[in-house]
Amino acid sequence: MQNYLEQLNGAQRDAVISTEGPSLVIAGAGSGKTRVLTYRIAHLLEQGVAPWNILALTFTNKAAREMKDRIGGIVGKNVAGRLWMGTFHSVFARILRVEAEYIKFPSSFTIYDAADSKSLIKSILKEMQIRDKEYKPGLILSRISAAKNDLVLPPAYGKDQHRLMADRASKVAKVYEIYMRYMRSCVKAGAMDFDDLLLQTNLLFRDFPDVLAKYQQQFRYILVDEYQDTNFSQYLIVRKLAELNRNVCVVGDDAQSIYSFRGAKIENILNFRNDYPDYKLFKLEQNYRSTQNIVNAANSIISNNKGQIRKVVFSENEEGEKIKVLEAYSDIEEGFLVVNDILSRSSKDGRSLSDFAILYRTNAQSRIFEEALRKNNLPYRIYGGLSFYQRKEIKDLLAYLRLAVNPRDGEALKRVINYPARGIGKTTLEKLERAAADNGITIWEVLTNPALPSLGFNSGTLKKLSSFTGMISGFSRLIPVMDAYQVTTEIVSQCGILKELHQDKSQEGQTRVENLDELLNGVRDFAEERKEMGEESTLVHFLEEVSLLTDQDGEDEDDLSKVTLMTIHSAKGLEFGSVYVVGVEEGLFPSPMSGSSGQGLEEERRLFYVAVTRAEKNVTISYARSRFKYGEHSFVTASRFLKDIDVAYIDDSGKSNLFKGLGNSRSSGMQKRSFDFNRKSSGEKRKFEYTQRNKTSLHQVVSSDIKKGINDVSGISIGSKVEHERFGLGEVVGMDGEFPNVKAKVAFENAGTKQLLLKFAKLKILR
DNA sequence: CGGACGATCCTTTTT
DNA sequence: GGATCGTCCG
Repeated sequence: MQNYLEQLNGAQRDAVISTEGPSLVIAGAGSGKTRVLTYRIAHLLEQGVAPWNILALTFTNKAAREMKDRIGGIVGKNVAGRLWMGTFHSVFARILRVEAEYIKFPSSFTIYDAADSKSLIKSILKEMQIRDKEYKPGLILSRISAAKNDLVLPPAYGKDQHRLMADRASKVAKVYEIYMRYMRSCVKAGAMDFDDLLLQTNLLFRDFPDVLAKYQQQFRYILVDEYQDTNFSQYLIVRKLAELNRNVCVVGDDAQSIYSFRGAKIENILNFRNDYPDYKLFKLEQNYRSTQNIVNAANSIISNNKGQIRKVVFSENEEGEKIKVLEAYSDIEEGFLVVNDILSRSSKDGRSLSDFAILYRTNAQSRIFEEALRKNNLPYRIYGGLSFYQRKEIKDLLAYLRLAVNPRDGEALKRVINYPARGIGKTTLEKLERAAADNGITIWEVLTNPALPSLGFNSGTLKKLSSFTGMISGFSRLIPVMDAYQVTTEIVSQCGILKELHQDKSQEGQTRVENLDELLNGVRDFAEERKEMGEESTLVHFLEEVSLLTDQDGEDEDDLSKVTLMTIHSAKGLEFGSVYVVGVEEGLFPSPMSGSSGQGLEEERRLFYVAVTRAEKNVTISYARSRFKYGEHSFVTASRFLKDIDVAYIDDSGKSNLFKGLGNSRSSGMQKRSFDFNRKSSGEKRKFEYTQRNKTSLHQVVSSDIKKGINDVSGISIGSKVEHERFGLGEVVGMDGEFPNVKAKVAFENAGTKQLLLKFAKLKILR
C-alpha cells in the first residue's frame, strides 16, 4: 500500500487516507478520481475493514467491475469480490429481493425496462379510452418517473397542487389517475420499473426501521461516485444508510452534471455541507489526462456557466495541439472529414484505432459516421442504440424466461402469448385484458381461472389458451430444480421460437438463431461464474443481471482496434487519445429540447465540457452547414458553444469565416444564414475541393495499411487456428459476410463445424 | 386471424 | 429517413 500512496499527489492522498467521517471530493475532469476511489477502498481493506462492510455505488456496472478488478489487483480477488459494489439500481435490487416480503413483492419480482413501462402506459390509456395522440406515453412516463424520484406516491400526487397544475397546463390532467393505475398494475404483476427499485428501497427503510438498522450497521463505509448525478431518491437512501456511522464519501464534479432529465439534482453535491457540517473537503484540481490546451479550452467553456463550486483545473502536461474546427458542407461531408482525419492521424503516428472516439449529441447521428467508416474500411464499435439485449429475438426469449419466473408479468405475457403464432389473436387478447381489468387481476390469473370458459371463447381458442398456460406452468416448475442454463435450454427448445426462426432461411434468420445461441452461451457463462463464486445461479438472478445491464456493459472487446462511436452522455468517465465532437450546430447541440433558457442551456454546456475533457491529446470539433432532418435537408449554423471557447486555444485554419458568421446574428435565422452561405460560396467551394482532393490522396496512401491493419486486428482469415471458450480448438475454413457481420466457419476438433459471428464469438487466435 | 403495405409522426440524453 | 400504427385483403 505504501507505494500506492506515493503514486498520489497531496490532495489525492489526503482524500484516500482520511477515511473517517463525511468527505466531499470535488474531482475535476481527468484528476484521478477513479484512482482515489480505488485506493481509498483498498486502503480501508488493508486497515482491516471487512469488504462486506463497504458499500460503493457507481454510475455504471462497468465502472464497478473495473474498479473491482483494480482493487482485486491490490488486495486479492477474493476480498474484492465481497465488496458491495455496483450501481444504485443493481445493489438495491439485490437487497430488495432479500427483503421482498416486507414490501409485499415476490422475491422473484420482474424488472420492467423502459419499453415495458411504455407498453403498460399504452394499455392503461386504452383501458381509460384516452388516445395516445394526446397523451404521449413517453411524456406520461417521464412525469411518473419524476414523481417517483421525488418520492411522491400517488396519494401525495393527488394533493400536490403544483404537479396537478403542471399536468393541466400540459393538457395531461389525468396523469394522476394513470399513475395510480400504473402503480397498481406493477404491484399486481409483481414488477418494478427502474425508479421503483429506488423508491421501494426508500419505503422499505422508512417503514421497517429494523431492516434499515441492519444495513446501517453493515455498511460502515459508504462511497458514492458521480454524486452530482444522483436524484433525490438516491440521495435519501445514502443519507439514511450513512446516518449511523457517518463514514460517507461522495465524489463528483458539479461541472459534469448532465443527467437532470433523469431527475439528477446538482444540489445534492452543493448541499452536502448542510447535511454534514463537519465534512472534510478535498479538491482534485490537477488534470493528468489532457494537454494544457484542452484543459484551458474546457475551462473557458465552463466559465460561461454561473453557479458552480469554485475550482481551478490545470494541467502540467505538454501544451499540445490547439482544438481543431472542421466545417463541412453537409452532414455526409462531415462524416468524411472526420474519418479522413482519423485515417491520417492513425497512420501517421501508428496509433491504434481504439484511441479515437466520435462523440455526438444524439444517437441518430451515428449512421453518417458508420457509413463513412465502412466506406474506408475502418472497424468501429458503436455504443448505445440497439444493444444485444434489445434485439427482437432476444427480447422474445427473455420474455419467456421472465414468464417462467413470474407468470404475472403482463408485459412479457403480451409479448409472447402469440409468438410464435399460435392463433391467439388481437380479439382474444383484448377480451383477456378486459376481463383482467374488470376483475382487478392479471391476465395470467384470468387464464388460470376455472371460470375462463364463461368469457365466451370458442372451444378452439380455449384449447389454444390452455396449451399456452400449460407450457408456461411447465417452465415454471423447472425453476426450483434447475439452474439458469438448464432452464433456458429447456425453454428455448420447447417454446417454439427456434422452430420459427429455423423456417426463416434468410441471412437475417440465421443471424437470429446465432444470437439466441449467443444468449445461451451468456446464460451458461453466468451460471458457471456464479457457481464458482459460490453464489446462486438461478434464472431470477440471471434476469436481474440482464435487465440492469447498461449499453456499456456489452461484450468486452477492447483488445480490438476499433473507432468508438457514442453519445456524449455515454462517454462520461471515459478517455480517448483523440476525440471528435461532431454536429456542433444550432438546433442539434445545444438540443432545442433542452430549452434555450438558463438551466437547460447550462446543462448542455456542461455536456460540451464533458465531451472536450474526454480527450488526452487532441480535440476536433466539427459541424455541417446543411443536414438531413426529416428526410429533407436544411441549412444550419455553427453552435453558439463554439464561441464559448477562448480563441487562444482554437485552430480555425480549417475554417475561415467561423467567427464572422457567428456574430450576433444567431437568432435572425434563415435569411442571414443563406446570405452567409451565398457570400462565401466560392471560397467555400475551393476549400471543399481542397479537402476532397486531400482526402483522396490520403486515402490512397493509407488504405492499404489500414486494410492490413484490420486483418492484423481481427487477425482471422481462412486457415487461422483459433480457440473458442466452449468449442475448443478449431481451424477457420471459411469467411462470409461484411463487417460488422463477418462470420467465420470454423471446423472444431471436437465440436464439429460452426458458423460464428466474429463480433460475438470470443475467438482466441492461436496462429 | 395474420401479413403486407401505406400514412403519419417524429427526435435528446439513460439507470 | 425510419419506426410505428392503422387499414386492407387473403
